[in-house]
Amino acid sequence: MERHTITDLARAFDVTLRTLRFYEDIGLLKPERRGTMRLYSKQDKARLRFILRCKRLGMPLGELRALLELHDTARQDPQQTQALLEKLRARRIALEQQQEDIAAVLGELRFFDEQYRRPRKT
Amino acid sequence: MERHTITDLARAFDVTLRTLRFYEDIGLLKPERRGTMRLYSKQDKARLRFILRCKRLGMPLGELRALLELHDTARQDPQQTQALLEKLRARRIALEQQQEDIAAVLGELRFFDEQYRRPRKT
DNA sequence: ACCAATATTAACGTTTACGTAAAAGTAATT
DNA sequence: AATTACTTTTACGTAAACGTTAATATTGGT
Repeated sequence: MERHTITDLARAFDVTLRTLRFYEDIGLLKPERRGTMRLYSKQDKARLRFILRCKRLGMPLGELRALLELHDTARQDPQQTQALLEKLRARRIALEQQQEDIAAVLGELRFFDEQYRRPRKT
Repeated sequence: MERHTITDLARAFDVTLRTLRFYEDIGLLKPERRGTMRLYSKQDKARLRFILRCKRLGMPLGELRALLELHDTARQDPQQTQALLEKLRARRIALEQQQEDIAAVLGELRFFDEQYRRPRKT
């Protein structure tokens, strides 16, 4: 049962202390406390990994919070579960759009690249 | 040779007028002028499409501007060309990272989904 | 017991990417 | 020609996601 200090976690994920505390402020993380010190569990780590991935994909932290909160409490309420499922579907669609975007942009970059690697005599 | 007004373009790409003017302010777009009015060419359209894709992928507009500017002027200077190629490589790596992220997040979402669609009797 | 290293909260500052009037000129329509 | 619809610039406002002191505990090691 490992527990990490805030600096450990920050280093591991290459974020600042401020970021971790901020994420806690907005309800994304809820580490234990030993006295006043934060202690991050393995689950907290996994959660942070997920958060950072979503963030890299441009997902607003507010929406992410809603999603995680829903996930945390959905069992108690079938209506909430329904809401969660809809959110998941929306996210999926956005992600598929992003896959398209990536493919398209990669295509264009390749085009640029070719254009400059061997300059045309047009 | 189609030329579009700002409202046309805004509707076509589902952005606001403010956005298009803002993009011009920061040097992403440079539409022609007929008098004081902006007229967007087919190239401007393609450029905007590219811009919006990159934006959806979380690319900062400043970086995007640098990339496009480099692309616009690289022919004149082999050093600039080199710089462009490096930017492209960096972008590519970021995009590959995003592909990984998407795969991972989609995986997690699927996990959530299954978890809630048919609740376990654990 | 002491001291450096690390922890805490609180609060104001900053950047990005626009939103939102306001005031005024121009174009299109009747 | 008059009205409506669209356009322009200027400028202040805002939400998100932290950065950056500052002022104070707490801890871990000697």
